[in-house]
Amino acid sequence: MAVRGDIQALGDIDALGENQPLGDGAAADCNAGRVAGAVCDTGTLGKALAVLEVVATADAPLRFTDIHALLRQPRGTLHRHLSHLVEEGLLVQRADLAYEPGLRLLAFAHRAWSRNDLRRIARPHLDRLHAETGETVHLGVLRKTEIVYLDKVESRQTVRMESQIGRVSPAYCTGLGKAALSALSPARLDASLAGIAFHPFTVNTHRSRCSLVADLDEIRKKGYAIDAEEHEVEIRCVAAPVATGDGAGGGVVGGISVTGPAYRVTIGQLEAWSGLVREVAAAVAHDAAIGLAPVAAGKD
Amino acid sequence: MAVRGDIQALGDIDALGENQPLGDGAAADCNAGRVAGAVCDTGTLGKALAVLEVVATADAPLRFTDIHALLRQPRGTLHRHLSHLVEEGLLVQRADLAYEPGLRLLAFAHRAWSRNDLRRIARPHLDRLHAETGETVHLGVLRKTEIVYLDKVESRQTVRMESQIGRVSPAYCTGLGKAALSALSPARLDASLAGIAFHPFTVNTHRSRCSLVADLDEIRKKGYAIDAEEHEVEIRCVAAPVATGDGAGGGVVGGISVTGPAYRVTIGQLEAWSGLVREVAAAVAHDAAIGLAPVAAGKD
DNA sequence: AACGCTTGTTCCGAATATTGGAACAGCTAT
DNA sequence: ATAGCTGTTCCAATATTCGGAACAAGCGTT
Repeated sequence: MAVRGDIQALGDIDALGENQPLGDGAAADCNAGRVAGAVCDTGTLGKALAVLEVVATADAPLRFTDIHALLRQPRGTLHRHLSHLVEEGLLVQRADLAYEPGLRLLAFAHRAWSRNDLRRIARPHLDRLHAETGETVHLGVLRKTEIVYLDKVESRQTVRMESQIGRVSPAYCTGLGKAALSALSPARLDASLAGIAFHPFTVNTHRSRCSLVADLDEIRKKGYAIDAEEHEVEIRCVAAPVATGDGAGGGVVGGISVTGPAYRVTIGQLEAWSGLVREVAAAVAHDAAIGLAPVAAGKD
Repeated sequence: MAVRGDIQALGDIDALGENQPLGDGAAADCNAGRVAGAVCDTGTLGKALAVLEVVATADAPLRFTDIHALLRQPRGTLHRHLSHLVEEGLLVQRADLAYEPGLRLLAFAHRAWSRNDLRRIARPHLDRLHAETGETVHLGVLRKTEIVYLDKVESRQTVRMESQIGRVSPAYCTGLGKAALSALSPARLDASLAGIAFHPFTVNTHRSRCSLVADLDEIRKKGYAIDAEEHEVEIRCVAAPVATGDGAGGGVVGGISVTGPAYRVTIGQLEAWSGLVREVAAAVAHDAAIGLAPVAAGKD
């Protein structure tokens, strides 16, 4: 059961909107713009979360006027949203009236993180991978067009929720992200690709859908992805995908990576590790498959 | 009751509902019940968050019926709320239809945590405190009746390296919590005490508002709090409060603690550390006062 | 197989919360 | 004092939510 990325055949996926066949006729619409408008219609909740997102994404506490300028909501409405968010503890209003993220977000995340199955299952494998490579090991999960870091084993013993866990990075320019994308079914991949805005972080960053898709094809063939300073200069990594459930349907798709500074970790070294990384990723996927609810998804 | 803790400056505190004088005439209404109903009126957002809270608090993925039984919302309404939460990424619906916390919560928390001023300021002090005591050091912040752990420096990687960051514990039976409570203004303390449900975690846990208030009075006098296995058996700690802004009004109130196993850390040892803990807490508060926006809160 | 029972989803009129413009306070700098 | 800015409150029009009830599917029993 649950073979993997080749089952898009069954059900199949009309739920993902228009699923144009990709891979062959793809050369034409290389940088077909992102779907911009109307993220989703979640009523009042969505509007309130948009406010929360703005405040959380900013890198300094925002005052009312700042938020107003960014969201262009009417003042009365915005004010009510902010009040509600503050009252719920998702935001905090400081004495100088500026808003910043509230502590309740931490509490939510702690519970989300501490009993995340994939993370729990992967932990020992990450330790092993770290022991054998000596470099930093990451576990990440794909969410739309981004990779969310779920866990990390670092060279030193800094195990805390240190800067990484919960951090999000673009999928198209990170090893983890590309590995995860390569494991998606065509339909899901297409949906994800449609949302990408290619931003040139370094000289090596993919600049178009075309080059990314070509890279993904190769990654799919080889079974591992290499990030050659595509997101940050002087940082390289090798990653392999981890897919739970059937890769096509509702399963979680992520990856495992080994990261290091360019001066110490050559491309050759990464390739030497690729087999190991693939093995570990496969082991995690295996444990997840047996250790978890059998979901019994496809049955139509 | 739209207004809440943001009026420290003006009038003064009649906004906090009935503010009975506490500390002296308190002997009468010892276990005056908690204010139960009507947590707050945040409209649709509040109802949706109630759903999120239930799912996040549960220790296993919940199915529709489970949630329905816990919340007693009409099925149609609940279904819409769940759909919206899933669409927003705050919840994830697994293949077996059960709901679990979504990854977006992690992303929010990361941003809330990584640029939290108090945490950034306190970090070096925590390291120092850990270096001098050799035991686990915590930084926590009070939120209503609970302590939220903001940071931690641990002895070594013990088994439960489960990062406690983001975890919440009751304030009335932890060192950090009691220290923080002791630093509250009478009005805020009263509001917080009203929300406490005394649960006997151990034989030493405070069982009534009376004994807690008495303890808090002494803590206020001494400047530090001791948790003598009141929350978990075999765990003791000493803590000192950290209050930013003016402790009375809108400032954040938290604490710093040193924790250890009872077999290794005696009450006497904790008392020996109390001066140090107080110093470090004061240093953090000082740094927070100078290093931060001058807020210009206190004006009464 | 047919039956009852449970679970999850969809529908739609009625009730209610949200909307957003405009007026109102408080503060600062001119 | 005046003008301008910020943040807050008010209220009728409106769009959303509410929640009961009907609708599908799935599961176990007789």
